Amino acid sequence: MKNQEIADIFNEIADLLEIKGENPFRIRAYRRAGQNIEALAKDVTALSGDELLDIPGIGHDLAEKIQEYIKTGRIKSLEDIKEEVPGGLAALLSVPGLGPKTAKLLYEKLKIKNVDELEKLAREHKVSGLPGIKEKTEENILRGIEMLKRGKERQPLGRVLPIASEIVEQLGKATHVEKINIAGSLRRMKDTVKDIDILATSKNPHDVMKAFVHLPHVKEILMHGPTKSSIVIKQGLQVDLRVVEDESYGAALAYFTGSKEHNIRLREMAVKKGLKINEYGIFREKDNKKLGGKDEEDTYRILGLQYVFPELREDRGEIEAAQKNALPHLVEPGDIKGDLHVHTRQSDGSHTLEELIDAARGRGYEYIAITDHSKGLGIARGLSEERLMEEKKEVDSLNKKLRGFKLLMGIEVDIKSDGRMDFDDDILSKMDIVVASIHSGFRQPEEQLTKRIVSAMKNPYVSIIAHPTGRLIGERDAYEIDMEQVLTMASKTGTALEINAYPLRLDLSDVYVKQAKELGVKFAISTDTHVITQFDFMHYGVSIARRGWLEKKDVLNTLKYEQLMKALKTKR
DNA sequence: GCCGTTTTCGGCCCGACTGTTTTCAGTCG
Repeated sequence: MKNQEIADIFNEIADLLEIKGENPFRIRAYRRAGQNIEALAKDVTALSGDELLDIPGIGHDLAEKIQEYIKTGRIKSLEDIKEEVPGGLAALLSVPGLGPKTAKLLYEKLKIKNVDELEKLAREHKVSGLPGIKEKTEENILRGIEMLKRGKERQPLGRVLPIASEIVEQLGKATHVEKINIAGSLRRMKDTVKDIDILATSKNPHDVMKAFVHLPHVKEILMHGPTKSSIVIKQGLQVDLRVVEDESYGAALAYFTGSKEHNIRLREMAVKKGLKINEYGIFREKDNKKLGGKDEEDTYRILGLQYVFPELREDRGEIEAAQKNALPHLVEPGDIKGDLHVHTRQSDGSHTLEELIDAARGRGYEYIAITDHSKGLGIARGLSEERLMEEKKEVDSLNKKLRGFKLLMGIEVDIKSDGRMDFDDDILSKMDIVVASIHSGFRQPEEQLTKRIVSAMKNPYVSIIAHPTGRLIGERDAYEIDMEQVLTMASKTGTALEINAYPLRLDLSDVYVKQAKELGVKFAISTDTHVITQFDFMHYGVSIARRGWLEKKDVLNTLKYEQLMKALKTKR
């Protein structure tokens, strides 16, 4: 798929045009096009000219550029811009606080072409003295470079959400705080987040701000205004707090939740209806009469839209769907009836079957699938045929005793490096459920990795492909697979794909989930639990499913036990 | 550069904070 490549190129063009000081709307057009290509369900190289024009934000000009890139591997206009603006200059924009105007100034006056040169000259105090730049700005630039170097990349949702909740709880106890809520990409439950956004209401914002910048978490105060402040906490994350009056809570929550692209679309719609949206409310343009804003629903209702849940607010078609009253009925945590990927101490888990059953029942589940590793995964004490059959006996005997709860006997079978399953079909056929996954040979060529997964899906006993891309957020990239082929084959073979709820995985990712759903693929949302507390990761997986537009009917483990067993047999 | 049940040309989202100014530009979200 060249989608990401082309999206990156459009974003680079946008960066360079910004430094050139081009028409901001032209720049936005490139960014919007880039974003839409990134989220596209199909491989952009497979589209005809007319189909390209159907992509929102792609007109004749950009369609031609896409075709030029597919054909020649380059885009002439990008190379032309680079003649005028050195390509490396775009990297300056990644320094927080440094924007296109300053980048241009630095290049024109000091011939600075990259971050290293900038750092050197700033340290030598050669940057201050430029028009509009004095010592303070120079210090800010150096601080920005520090932050950039510390490489605070996007952090996994599962790591950040607990921290954010703790801050919200503490701040909520401060005097004068009325309402308080997490906003931003964290509220949209993106798999990774860059910062924590918090919204509060108060009649005394000044005191709330004061409490905020004095939180024990604070490492650095970036900004401290009367209604808006930013801090960096000890974990290295930036936290932004905005305070508004209670009458504006809904409007501010929507505004602060984003995404930026979603908000822009809403505001454009508002303008066309003679309305205006800001963080204080929704207003009639002609007389500035406030029509709503206390509740988040107001804006959508007044614009004639269905309420859009935060997880969908990415401008990936949710606004069009909301106009047609066609938003999906998103799957909810309460719909989940069991967990289909669970390890015991027989392989690399920590608990006995009984302990796992107790924990699962405690969470209101009707069943769990026991899926220990197979023999090939020595490092995880993978089960031999004999140990697997012993485990099956134990499961069978427990099932006879259990009332109102069922164990599914299963296996997480390793897909070997040549694509064969770690167990023969006659063993797999004795399982209620077979979860197949790759644990080795991550660096094989794309073709081979794809083949392995496809051959697993062709096996009649393989019910689910677990953590389909193998990524570990911030630690290991996804391995190279032809995702389009994988999704198509999942659909053709009736193999479900797992949304692994483990915070570092969250794999499949939301964009692919949505694409797969459109192809009719079914899903399992599973925690891959090794320790019973990890059952609680389920809600992260459900969030990813929601971001991928999944409904209850798309998810296997929303089925009751009997229906699930029936569904699992359809492939055999 | 895109887009059109107000427009094929003239629009294109909105406001807070900072640092530099002396009323505002730049940056961010």
